[in-house]
Amino acid sequence: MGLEERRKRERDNRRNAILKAARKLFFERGFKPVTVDSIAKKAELSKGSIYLYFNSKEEIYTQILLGDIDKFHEHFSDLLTDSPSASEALLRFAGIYVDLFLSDRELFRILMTFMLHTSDMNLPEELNSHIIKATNRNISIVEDIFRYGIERGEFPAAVNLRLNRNAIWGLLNGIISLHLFTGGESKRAEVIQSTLRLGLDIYIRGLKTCDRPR
Amino acid sequence: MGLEERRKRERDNRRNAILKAARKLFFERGFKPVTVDSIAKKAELSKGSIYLYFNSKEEIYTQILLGDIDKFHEHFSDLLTDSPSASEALLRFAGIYVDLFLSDRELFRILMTFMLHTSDMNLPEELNSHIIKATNRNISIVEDIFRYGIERGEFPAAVNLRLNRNAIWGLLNGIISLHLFTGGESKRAEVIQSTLRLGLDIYIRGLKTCDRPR
DNA sequence: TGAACAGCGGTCATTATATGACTGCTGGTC
DNA sequence: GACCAGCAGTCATATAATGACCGCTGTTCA
Repeated sequence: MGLEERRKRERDNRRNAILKAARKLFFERGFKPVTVDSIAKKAELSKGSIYLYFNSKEEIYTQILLGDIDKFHEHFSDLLTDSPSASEALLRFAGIYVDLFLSDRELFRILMTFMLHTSDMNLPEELNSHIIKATNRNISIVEDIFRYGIERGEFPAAVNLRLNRNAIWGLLNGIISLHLFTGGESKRAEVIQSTLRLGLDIYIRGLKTCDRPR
Repeated sequence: MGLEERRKRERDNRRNAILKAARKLFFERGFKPVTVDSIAKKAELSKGSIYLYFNSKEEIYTQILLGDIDKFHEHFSDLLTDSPSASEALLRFAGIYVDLFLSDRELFRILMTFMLHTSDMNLPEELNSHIIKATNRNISIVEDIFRYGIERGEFPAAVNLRLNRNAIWGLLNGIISLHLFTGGESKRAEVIQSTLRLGLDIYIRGLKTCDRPR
């Protein structure tokens, strides 16, 4: 404890207050409708002060995203060691993935939107690559599952890790997007889950019967 | 919650941090040996900032005192209604008074010192009168006890409230001072308590036999 | 179709707050 | 009584916060 520490602490606190306020607003209303003034008001600061801590509205948004992506990753840390097979791991992964997004409603929309608009919101390169890296870390969980499957002879050795990883990732997000967009609220969770289960079952069955690279 | 509120909150917090730090130091070392720099360091502020919140070292000291005096008063709120007689109330008052000071060692010394040196430490008039008033509120508890005694016929109607109040207050502080100054630590509490009990018993007996104003 | 305007992100001159080197006083030492 | 150490309190400088303002963009309406 000392003078310098106190000042750092207070800077951090203020920064966090901004993130917390912004998070709430972004999750309530999305990106565009949230004004910097409204963030400032909720954080009990002036707009000018916001810009002492962040360079742009996009950067705030992105920082929030980064935190969420990291938190996201934690949910899957024990997945491989806990699952009896790669197929099972994949199904579990999908289950958790969907639950996560259904419990934190806006998160999915936000992450997807970011994927779709990264290049628009010209962020500092540093930050941009950080996000990409964090996202890749999550995507690569799927790759790990496939690798695990190959190692234990569950999937053919010829399976292309990257391609299949991307396919599954796309499958997941595509199905979720579709059902968030269409279908009613009431049975959404079950519908998505069962759709995914079906899709994955088939995909896995297909994979197992591969004999040449794909 | 809003911007103005937040700023007030933060100002209050900082002010309290100073008081808290100063209190600890004053109670550890007394008044003189505590430098403003040491308060600043403990409060994780610069010396200059201290003077943004207080006008002098004395004022800090005094503010702490004010808080303590107020807290002090709370201990006696139910005294009269809980006691079967004025004599008993007086004895209880003395008992609590002594216990309080023995449990919070430096407080007594500090309060006494203040009484002795108020005029030296030229405080803002406002503050000074506030302290006097707070102190009087405590002293007047004794007066209340006497008044109660007269009302229920326990003491003669002719008893002079103010004079006797001051006498008792002096008796209390004098005896405590004496024993803090001389006598050993070990049996101090009992010695003080029994001395006071004796003194008060005699005083009360004397009072009851009065028949002309005194 | 283009003039007027509203609403926003971002800027910056002004204001508020914090800092610590400095000053002058005081009490102690030799 | 000359020196000095140590302190309360000051103030020029540095840091942080503020909100009026600017320019751009998308919308309304004659």
